[in-house]
Amino acid sequence: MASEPTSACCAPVSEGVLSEAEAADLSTVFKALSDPARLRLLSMIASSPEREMCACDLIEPVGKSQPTVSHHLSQLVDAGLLQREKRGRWAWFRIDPDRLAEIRAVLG
Amino acid sequence: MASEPTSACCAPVSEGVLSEAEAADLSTVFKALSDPARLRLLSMIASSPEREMCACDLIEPVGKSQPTVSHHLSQLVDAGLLQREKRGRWAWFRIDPDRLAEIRAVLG
DNA sequence: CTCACTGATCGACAGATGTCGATACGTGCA
DNA sequence: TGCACGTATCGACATCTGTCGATCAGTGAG
Repeated sequence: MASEPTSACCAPVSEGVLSEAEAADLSTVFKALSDPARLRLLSMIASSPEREMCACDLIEPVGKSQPTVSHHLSQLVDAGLLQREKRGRWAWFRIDPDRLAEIRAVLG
Repeated sequence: MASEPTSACCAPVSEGVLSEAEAADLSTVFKALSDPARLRLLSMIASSPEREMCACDLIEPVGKSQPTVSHHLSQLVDAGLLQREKRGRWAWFRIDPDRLAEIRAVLG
């Protein structure tokens, strides 16, 4: 896959009818949020003290295999909800608060 | 199908780790928002003057078959995002603003 | 350099999802 | 009562998605 981080997009749904392109764009973000495992990953990272976590500390709490967790994290990164940073041999993920705010705004 | 309207659910994702049950609950709402056709339906209704629309006026703009549109509308109703009201032989749908506010709050 | 370790990718598979045509169900007009 | 119309449901099908085990790629310690 490796799609683009999906543009900012859009005015609130109550402010005008979404075009097909806008709707397709937006749907990818909500698709990323539509899986329980991904929501739990997001909440773990968002509610951690530093707002960032190592992938190695996410596998066990989620209760899925390492490839599955890695896949979910990639989905969240592709949706622009998480940012990935490689530190040594570890991968760290942190929330993108602006992205979350954007999504909130769309539901306004 | 005909699942329950999915409870209110939850505190903001940054305020604590979602339980599996909470995550599963929340995911159903985002799943409803994860399809372009459903997002367009939602925006059409949300941005209409009366904030409600007849199903008969939604089929052509979406460009899908009548059964498909009916199916999508049911998904949105099941997720608690739309409310359905039968008037004569027409079905009217309106936004549930409180529900939208709830979802926004979860992303806070 | 070699090895252990972290994480991403691959291939496969079961189950979910979007879509449609056909059809059943209700409602109100004639 | 009968019929036309708006919706919901059904059955089928192609596609997408989550999941895992196996494997590949990169990193750093010894």
